[in-house]
Amino acid sequence: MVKLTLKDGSVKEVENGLTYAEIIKGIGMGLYKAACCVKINGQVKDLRDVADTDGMFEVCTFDSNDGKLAFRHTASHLLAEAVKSLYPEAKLARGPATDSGFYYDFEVAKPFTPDDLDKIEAEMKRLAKLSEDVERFELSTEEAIKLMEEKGEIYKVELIKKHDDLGEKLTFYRQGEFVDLCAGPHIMNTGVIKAVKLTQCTGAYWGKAEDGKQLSRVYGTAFPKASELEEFLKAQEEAKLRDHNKLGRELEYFTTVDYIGQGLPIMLPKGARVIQLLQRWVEDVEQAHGCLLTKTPLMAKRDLYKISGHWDHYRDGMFIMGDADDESKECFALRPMTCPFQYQVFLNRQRSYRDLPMRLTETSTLFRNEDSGEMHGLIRVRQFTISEGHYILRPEQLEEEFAQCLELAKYFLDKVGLLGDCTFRFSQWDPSNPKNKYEGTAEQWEEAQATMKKILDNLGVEYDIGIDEAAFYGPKLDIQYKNVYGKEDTLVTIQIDMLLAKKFGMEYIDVDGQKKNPYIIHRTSLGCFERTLAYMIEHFAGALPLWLSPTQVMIMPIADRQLDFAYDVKKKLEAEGIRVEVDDRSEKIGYKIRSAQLEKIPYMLVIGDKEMEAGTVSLRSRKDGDMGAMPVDEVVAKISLENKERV
RNA sequence: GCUGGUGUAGCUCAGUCGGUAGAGCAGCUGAUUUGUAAUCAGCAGGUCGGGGGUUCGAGUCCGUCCACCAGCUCCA
Repeated sequence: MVKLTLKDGSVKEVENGLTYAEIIKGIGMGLYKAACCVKINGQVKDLRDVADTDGMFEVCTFDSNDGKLAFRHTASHLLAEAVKSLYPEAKLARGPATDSGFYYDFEVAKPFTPDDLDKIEAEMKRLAKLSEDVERFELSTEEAIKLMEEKGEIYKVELIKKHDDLGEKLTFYRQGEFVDLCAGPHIMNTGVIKAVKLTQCTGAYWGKAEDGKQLSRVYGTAFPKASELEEFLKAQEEAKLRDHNKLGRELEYFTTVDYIGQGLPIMLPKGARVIQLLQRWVEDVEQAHGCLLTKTPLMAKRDLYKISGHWDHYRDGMFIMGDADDESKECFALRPMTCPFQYQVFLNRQRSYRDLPMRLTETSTLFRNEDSGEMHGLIRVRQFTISEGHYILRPEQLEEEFAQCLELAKYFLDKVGLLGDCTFRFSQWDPSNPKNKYEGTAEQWEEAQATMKKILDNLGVEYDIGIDEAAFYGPKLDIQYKNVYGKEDTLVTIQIDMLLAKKFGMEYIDVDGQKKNPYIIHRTSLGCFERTLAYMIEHFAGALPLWLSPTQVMIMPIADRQLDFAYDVKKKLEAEGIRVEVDDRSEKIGYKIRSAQLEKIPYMLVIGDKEMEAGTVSLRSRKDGDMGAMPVDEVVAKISLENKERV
């Protein structure tokens, strides 16, 4: 007998040899129909698996994360089945479930277009109506290869060999005529896939390498109910309304110009103002934390980058002025990072342990020659400005200084409202990186990574591990953020570097009189201002917090006779450092309010005869609407306080 | 860089079969002096992304370059 502990704490004893599907059927047909997979002691199992271990038993329906994945994984098979039905010559590559749906990669003579998607989607719906059972079977490596070779599925043959090398079992799932190599889990029948939508078709490389063959990828999503699909699509549409690339242009934070070039946005007065506010704030807080501000050149001769290693590791990413290969002439390059420049501050004279930690920071403009397809609004650009710091340390100072960098980054991210949606990634090297990306020895890497792991664990940081995401000189803690499309980028990074100091001949005289190489922390505090602004626009749907709003208050007289009073109020607010304007157009008050609301101005002060006589203003917030009349001084004090507290 | 899509007034879009460019909003001018999300009238606004080709004639068809969007790859 197998003992399964159900969610309510009761224990169900079942006979040996029963599958989870059969057990769930015994509990109830309703649950069976909804079941997508199960979990035993937290481990996901296929419904077709035989129950063979005691433990916590959980049936995952579509409502659970694992259930969604299984359901949508089957939907991806349904997609592949539909494609094979319409395009028999298409070759199957891979097709997993994702956070919000699924995709499948195909090799086809002509990449799919949106028109094809409609046809494929219709075919999926037709196939789903057949309510085909999804069956599982296992094959030996030879049988598996034979089966897939017969079908001409060259990518599957490649995958089979890979799984075989790893000693993994080769399972297949079949629905109707369609057979696919797959580890599962899958739902039992395709008939429940009632609401499916193919959302886009794009290219995707086979084997995750740019030099690999490019396949045609079809993205889609699926739900058990049409209403859920509609809700999802509606939510997607709403998320797009927050897209900084659209909103940021509409609200006139930035624009781009064809003949200036890709990845080179123009910050309009509103955007420039926000970045100025962020920059001043960050510099002040950093200096209060013992940082020393530096200002170093935006370019240098190639010689500098040769010492740092950037010339070898990063040359394609740099804007080079002059002939890179002509050693007989001077050649400059715009800087892609600040490290080798800031090190010169340390190198300016002989240093002792008393100089350490030396916390150097700079509001640093960087240039990176990204490939043309990489640019995206303000999130990925070719010129950007970053709050970049290099902390030069004795080894024993590493842990404490790292912790302070993390605290500082979290403080900044929290104040700009983004911390709650951040995730942490411990980015490690990959010794097998084919491009020989990493400097240093395996021992040095193991030491740096072990040190960082210890620090992160001591600090209780919850992180994911990113293999092959490290910098070429050391491991990183990356603070990640997702845009409205779910695409993730790094907002802040804190890196441990035990290698570069030696390359630059950076030494300090230690207590014992010996010369030693310091450790270096490379870190950003608020990250790149352009990117941070982009995420803030998305997070706040354009309505930035009061303290960062380009215009904080709009004063609106109802008639011209209140204009003088309005300008008096303006002066009072300006005296408190508030950014305030008067809407003196001869328009109706409703019109003025509408335009201020659309501009997302935090506070509107309405002034009519009543207010003028009483020495009050009617306060309106963009969020809560009319808040009633209040004495002028009270309103000024309220807004001023809120501004100072940065809320 | 690769795959697919898009590009008409500041914005959102219409423009049929290839026949000579249109609306709403925004802007400007005037009137209006208005009480919490759009007052009325008038005016102006365009090398149809750029430069080629086909054609008697191109916003429309064909190549090419540029930019923008999503994805891949790369990355802060």
